Amino acid sequence: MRLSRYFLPVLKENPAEAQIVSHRLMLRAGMIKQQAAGIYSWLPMGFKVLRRIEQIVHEEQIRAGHIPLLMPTLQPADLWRESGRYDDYGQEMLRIRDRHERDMLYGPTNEEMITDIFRSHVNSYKDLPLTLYHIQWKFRDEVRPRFGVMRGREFLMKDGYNFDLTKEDALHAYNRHMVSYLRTYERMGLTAIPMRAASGPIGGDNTHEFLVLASTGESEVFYDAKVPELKLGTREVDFDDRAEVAAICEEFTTLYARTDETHDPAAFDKIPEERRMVGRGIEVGQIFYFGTKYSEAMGATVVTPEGNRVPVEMGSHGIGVSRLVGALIEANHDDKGIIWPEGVTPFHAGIVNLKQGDVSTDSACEAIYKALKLKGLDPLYDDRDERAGAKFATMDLIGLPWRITVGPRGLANNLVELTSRRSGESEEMSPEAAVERIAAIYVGV
RNA sequence: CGGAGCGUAGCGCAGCCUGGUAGCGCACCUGCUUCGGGAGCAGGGGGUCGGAGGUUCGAAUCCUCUCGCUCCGACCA
Repeated sequence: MRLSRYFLPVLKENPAEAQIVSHRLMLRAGMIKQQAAGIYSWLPMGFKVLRRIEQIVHEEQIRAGHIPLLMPTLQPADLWRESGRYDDYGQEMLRIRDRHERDMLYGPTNEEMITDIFRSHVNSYKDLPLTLYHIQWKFRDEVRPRFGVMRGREFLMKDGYNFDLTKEDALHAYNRHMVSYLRTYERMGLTAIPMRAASGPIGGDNTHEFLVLASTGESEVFYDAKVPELKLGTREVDFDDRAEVAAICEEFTTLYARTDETHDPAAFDKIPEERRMVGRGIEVGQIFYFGTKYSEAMGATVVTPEGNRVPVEMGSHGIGVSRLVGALIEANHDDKGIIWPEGVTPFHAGIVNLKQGDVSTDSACEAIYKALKLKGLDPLYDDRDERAGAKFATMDLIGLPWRITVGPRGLANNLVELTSRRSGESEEMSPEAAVERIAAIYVGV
């Protein structure tokens, strides 16, 4: 993309309403525009990041054997009356009446609807196990939306639902989700720690939250210093292998890691003192096993091999997709702006033309731009007629991980500069070498 | 929902207390100069001061109501 033709309304000054760094930087980098309390438009660059995150979530869900579909944002109230949650959910549920005076609601989650889909089409144990998920906008009418997209009222969430014959099968689904989530967050460059959680209105006793460590997090967290060092890495996982999947879960949940809701000081004190960490975290996902809570209430049953009809065992699992954009920035920024991890960056590299209009720098930039595109990469070429300082400031603000700086001085010796946004370190090399280097960085990302 | 605060140009703000023709910086447009870390000079455009009502000769300013937003607390992906 050529910046002169893009829509990137960056702000030089800090918007007054933004208190935390991710919100401030998202507004300054032209990623979002607030439309009402807790409701945002996603401007082109914000939208790109959102889509990248969404894509990673999809890929990892599909890798784990889960099946995507799409349910609507608006739901009929009757489904929720069946489960009993129409009355339980309270003011957080946005209720709407249509022209025929039918009660509707903007879905805060989809347990009822997915259960309805399931019961309409599945009758036999032979169709199990089944895990369906979607990535869809949700609305929860928070009393006090804040922190930008991290706690909006409208938010994009991946929510998945597993249907199994036995509790044992359902717990395998639970474990599968835990492992797939670990990989999902790692691919985004995040360290998200699974922590035993309290269950809340979704119900169920088996539940973990995934927390990204950040000083601005809403939850207080207590953990063993060894926990953030755990990495799934690139190991191949057979998601059908129960023992293997369970072993990974054990690896990641044995060491102490709890939120304030489930904190157990006695257990915490057993950790060697130098490893006892107290901090704050941002919740970016949660998994639940809740058994037959919804299937019983809504008649989602299957016939067993023995010919009995039993309610299916279920669980649900969520990843806050739009929240992750904020969480990523909270975890990756400095005083100049955002620092995107390669896995989610809106553009793979930025090209800064220091002397727009100069024949040699213009054509060198064009050549680099085209070469990167030929490599299948998505560069952002700052071809505006701006001074160097302004271009650098914009690049630093929007946080592309790699920058190629092209100026007449270096070009005289066939050199451009490749700069890492994270380390700030620069290296001079030929334009061709810079392209090759960037292409190599993104192999496998 | 309890407490606090803010709405004046696209953004950041002053003006309000003590009523008298709406201002500054950034951004935007034009020209000249500049050109490796948010340039300089000159000129220019843009605001029914969130909305409604009231007091007054006169309201951004005082009063009443209302809408919106933010922050702190109790609740949540």
